[in-house]
Amino acid sequence: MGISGLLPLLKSIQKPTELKKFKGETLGVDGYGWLHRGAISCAIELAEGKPTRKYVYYVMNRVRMMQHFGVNPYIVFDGDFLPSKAGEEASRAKRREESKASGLALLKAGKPSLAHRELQKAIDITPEMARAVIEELKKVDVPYIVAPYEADPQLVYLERQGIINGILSEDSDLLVFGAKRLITKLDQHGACVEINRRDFGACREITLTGWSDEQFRHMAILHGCDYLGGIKALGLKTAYRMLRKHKTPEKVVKMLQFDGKYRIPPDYLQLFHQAELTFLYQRVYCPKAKALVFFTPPSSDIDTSAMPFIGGPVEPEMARRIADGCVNPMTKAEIVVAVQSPDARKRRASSIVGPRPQAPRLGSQTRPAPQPPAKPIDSYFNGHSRIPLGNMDTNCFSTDTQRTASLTNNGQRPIVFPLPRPYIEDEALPPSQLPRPYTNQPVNSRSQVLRRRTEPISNLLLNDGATLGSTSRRETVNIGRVAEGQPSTRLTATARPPKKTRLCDDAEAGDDKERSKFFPAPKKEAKRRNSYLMSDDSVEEAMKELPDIDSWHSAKSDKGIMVFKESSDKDNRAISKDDEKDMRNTASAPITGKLPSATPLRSAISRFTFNQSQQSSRPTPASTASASSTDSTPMSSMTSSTMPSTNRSTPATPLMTPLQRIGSQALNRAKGPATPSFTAPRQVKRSSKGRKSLDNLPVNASFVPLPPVDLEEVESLHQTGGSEDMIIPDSENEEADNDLVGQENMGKVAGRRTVDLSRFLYLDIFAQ
DNA sequence: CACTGCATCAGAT
DNA sequence: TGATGCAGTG
Repeated sequence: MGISGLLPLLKSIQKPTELKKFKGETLGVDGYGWLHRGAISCAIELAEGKPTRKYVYYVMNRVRMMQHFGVNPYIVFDGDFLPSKAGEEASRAKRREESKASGLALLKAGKPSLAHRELQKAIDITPEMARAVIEELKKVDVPYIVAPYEADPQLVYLERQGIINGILSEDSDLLVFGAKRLITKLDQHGACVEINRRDFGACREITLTGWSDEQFRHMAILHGCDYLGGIKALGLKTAYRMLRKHKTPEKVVKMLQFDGKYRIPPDYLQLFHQAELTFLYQRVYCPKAKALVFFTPPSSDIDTSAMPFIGGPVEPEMARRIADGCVNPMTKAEIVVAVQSPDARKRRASSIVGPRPQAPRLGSQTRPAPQPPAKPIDSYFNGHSRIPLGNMDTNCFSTDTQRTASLTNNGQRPIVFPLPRPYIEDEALPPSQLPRPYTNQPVNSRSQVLRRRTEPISNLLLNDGATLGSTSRRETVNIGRVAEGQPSTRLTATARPPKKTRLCDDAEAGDDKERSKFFPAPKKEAKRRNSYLMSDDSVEEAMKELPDIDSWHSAKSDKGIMVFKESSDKDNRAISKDDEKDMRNTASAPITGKLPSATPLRSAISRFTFNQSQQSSRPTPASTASASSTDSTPMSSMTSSTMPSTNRSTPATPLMTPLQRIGSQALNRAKGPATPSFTAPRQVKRSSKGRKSLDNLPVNASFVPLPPVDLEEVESLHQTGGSEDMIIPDSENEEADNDLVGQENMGKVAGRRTVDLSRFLYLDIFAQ
């Protein structure tokens, strides 16, 4: 399922958020995921063939939850198996049978716990089960589609068509299909994680700057995906590196075969192409055309008829009936709803909405009809300690008491941990205006940080970005939340940070009538507002309104910005060719190959650091940048260390695109000393405009002048295909081109409007 | 040294 | 399921 290891690889661009952030939007939902989860709760009943509808209630509960937050669900169910997957599906079915047998045996043996565990693996989501859910969806007028084949491309198709605004799924395949906005890890409280395709350039685990969807797809296939097994000992990073180096899958495969280190089937390349074609051209249902269409419109030179593996065509009439859920997408047979009057069944095709004489009966030939409860579905929520979402405490979703309390230190601390998104910045507040220290973690507690070289984002969050220097090679200047004069506070705090971060407290959401008990102090409300990211705040909107460089500066000058400067020895560190090989240093390329000249890091850094004296004066990165820039990485850090540093001005580097800059930052940081020294944050005036949940946060100077990153830029970058980290001799030219493109964009973009940057706290995600 | 892959464990569902 | 630890490998 999905691309194992892909999400961890994209950890740095996963943005913790809350469902209510998508209020008013329509999110496509992978129905299988929910069905499967619901089925787990009744795995035993399903295995025994007993009537059950628990899984329906589970799905409907999630639907209600989305609606509770004002989000419109659009459920998409899987259809028929793709020929590409037929083999695997057969083996899966076999495993399910085995699990079922052993599970039932355990059950008889009087080991229900073990049996349930085993039977979970035997769960098979059938069209009839989906149909049962569909019947409920119709009642509440929730749109849905049964995909002709896979739900993943169907969801992405809907997203491309603008029918949905994002995709809620746990399947990382969505990203390979090209999903623009993936929301995952939704929990029962509405917390979730957002992954935006446009953020890929900010990924620090690997440098995806300039990578096209095609390259990303190649990487996924090479690593191993649903349509093609992986190569032993070839993981995502290796696939990435190989593609980086050799560009095309053909060359990569050739090199792999030449290498001899990997076992490559003789027909691997052909299978690779088939897998890619499956990703591209399998069929989906177009609700507008009411017919099947290719997921990607094939160009004239594409002969889809020669691709049996993408699944065969389906007549529009049949496709529509499949999409409606009337017909089994596999057998093409009418799905019989048990105990349903023929009258009712006919109506369902034509009228999706409307009262039903009685609850539709579940079941079909394949599965015994479950005993349908005569009571309304709500009754199930009321029962066993379940409460209808609509009746639940308004705070229940937004604020997990324990989690939030610990996370926020009982409301004493802001909870937003946005990832670096250079293009969304706006303003920041001076540290002095911070209501309270951002983190509870002792500044110097590095024990846990040192444990692992690769710092999980969660740890970063826990440490509130205080992970600088967690590794010997790491030298990070983090944007710190530590305000001047407040270091002690930070040190003394003891609360242990939660694993998941929350966007904000509900009290501010506006839709809550009551203030969360965890954020009781009305008095502090105003202050808190400044330091919180409102769930209502739309990052996307902010992104759309990317500030141009000029506006940035002006805004910045007015507002307080606290920047940590790193006084490091990393300056002395020359960038070496070795970096190319270092995967962790994702952005060495720009420095070595792209930039006209590599200046010492220190000088480069200095330009990115705000000088205290310059607080009020606006730094003009754009203007200064053009002339010099080699970029390297300016970094401000969130480190907890509050050592005052020399203040420097922070001009931005204009020559690099934001994405490139990020990459280079990562590089620098990786080279940092184990114990970097930091300069003290400085504060600037704070502006009054906009919401500044994070105004108080120091801003990473390097992010300041960034132009908006958008598809346009991505596209332009794609053309060159340059990568920053592994420099390949023959690719340098291309990369240079990229830089130029980036500059152009920056210039063009400048002049728009300012965005409230303060709402986003930047983590030192590059620490690794 | 970095990557892969496996085993284990804790937390969440 | 994700995080973590460990071992094998080149």
